[in-house]
Amino acid sequence: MSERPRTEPARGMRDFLPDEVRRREYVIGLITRVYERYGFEPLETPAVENIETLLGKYGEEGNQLIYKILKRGEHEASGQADLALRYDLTVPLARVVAQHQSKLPRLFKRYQIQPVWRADRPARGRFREFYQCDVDALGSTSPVVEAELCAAVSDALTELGFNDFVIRINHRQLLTALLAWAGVVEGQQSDALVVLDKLDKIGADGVKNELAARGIEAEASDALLSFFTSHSGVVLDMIAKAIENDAVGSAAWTNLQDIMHLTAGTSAAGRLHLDLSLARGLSYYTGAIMEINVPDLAGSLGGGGRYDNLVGMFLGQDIPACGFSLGLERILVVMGERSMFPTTLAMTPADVMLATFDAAAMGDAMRVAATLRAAGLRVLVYPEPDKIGKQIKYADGRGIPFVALLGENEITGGTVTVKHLAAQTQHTYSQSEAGSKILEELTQRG
RNA sequence: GUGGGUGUAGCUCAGGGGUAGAGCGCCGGAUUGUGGAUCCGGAAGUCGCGGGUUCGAGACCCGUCACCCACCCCA
Repeated sequence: MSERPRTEPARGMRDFLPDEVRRREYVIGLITRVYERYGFEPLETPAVENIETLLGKYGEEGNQLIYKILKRGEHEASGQADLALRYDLTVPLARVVAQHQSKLPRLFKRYQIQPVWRADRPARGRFREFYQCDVDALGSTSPVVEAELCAAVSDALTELGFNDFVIRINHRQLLTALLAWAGVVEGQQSDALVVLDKLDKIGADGVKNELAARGIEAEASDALLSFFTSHSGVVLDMIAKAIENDAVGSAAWTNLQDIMHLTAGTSAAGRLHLDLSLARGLSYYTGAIMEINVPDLAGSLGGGGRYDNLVGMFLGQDIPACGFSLGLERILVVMGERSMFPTTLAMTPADVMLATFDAAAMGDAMRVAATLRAAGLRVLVYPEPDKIGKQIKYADGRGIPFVALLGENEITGGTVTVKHLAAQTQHTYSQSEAGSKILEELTQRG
């Protein structure tokens, strides 16, 4: 009794059956067209990177979630890793820009839609292998870059049918300035941000307790909470006051306002909301940070931000950069739950199925199929001379709208009998005109 | 990493110590050049895996693995 191997894909990985691939390709195609409309160019990078390329770019937690590949051959036993699966598309981009600087334009706008891998625990909408749809622009510090990125992802989501997404925006340097003003010392600032990020979950008292637990003085935490629990107008005045003597903080605040103003005439207008509690986990961000949310998903649909010195880690010279990443799997989860896929999405393998009554007709079936394919139809030749009822049942079950019958009469007469399953009609055409007749009926059905 | 739930036929699930079940799907027939309906028949499961209790375990106990949900974190 030999044990058969398990057939489930590895944990956190998925097989995509035809209907699901079609849905994925629909979303990817739409996002690609939107990105290209903004002048972004395609890029692809290897699944595997040298491990030093990735280590230290994502922060403490990121390092642990990187899939590492053990050294091969004689070094296998050492347990050492020299390669790793890419963790995101941003760090490989920074490496590519450093490596191919001379071949790339001074202002480089690229998009990249490829899988990334994280050794994370799977959950709803979270997998170990998942696609990201990244857009990034390098070579400019202008807030136009951020504004265009927000507009591009807004266009994409809007065209996919989302009408309730929000882009939360904040700024790393503004956060730093506010934390400094509140009296949080430098070593505790990232701790404080992690806690503040939970404000909506554990409440102001919860935040206060956790801040205290991490050794942050009560005075500082009170000052901080005053920002995060106040509303609109009051908060703006408080920010202005807090950063009036902080040049970097002031610049960050101006930058955010510029971004908001620049998006006014785009689909991102009204989507952008300042959220001082937004921190984002990746350590390479240096400026504006963004995250997209919809009400019915705990996580985010995407996120991004400015990272002006990541390329410098590879090149030795900084190149400013800013990017956005849409999470394909999250988008698909929500679209599936809300039934947002267009009904016109082809969910059938073919337009016509050729059915024959005996094996001797297969040669003729192949020839007629070639004619129909040349006319632009998707054609499936049923390969067995099964009973005709069984063949039609198969076509019907697969949603194939037409069955072309090729029997003795048809072969003798050079014709083919085309049955329209849904309409329950059938006509006999000459083999040469059948293609255009079927196309006609197909488009009529709309 | 924390808490809860579920693993039985290809799929959805019932059975809570005494012969392994239903619906759907699949195969064959009623109906050998025409599908969806109906009827008849059929194939199909070491009941997630390992141990224990018992005369006897799908069921009870212990362990383990997988998946789902909610946290944490993220896309």
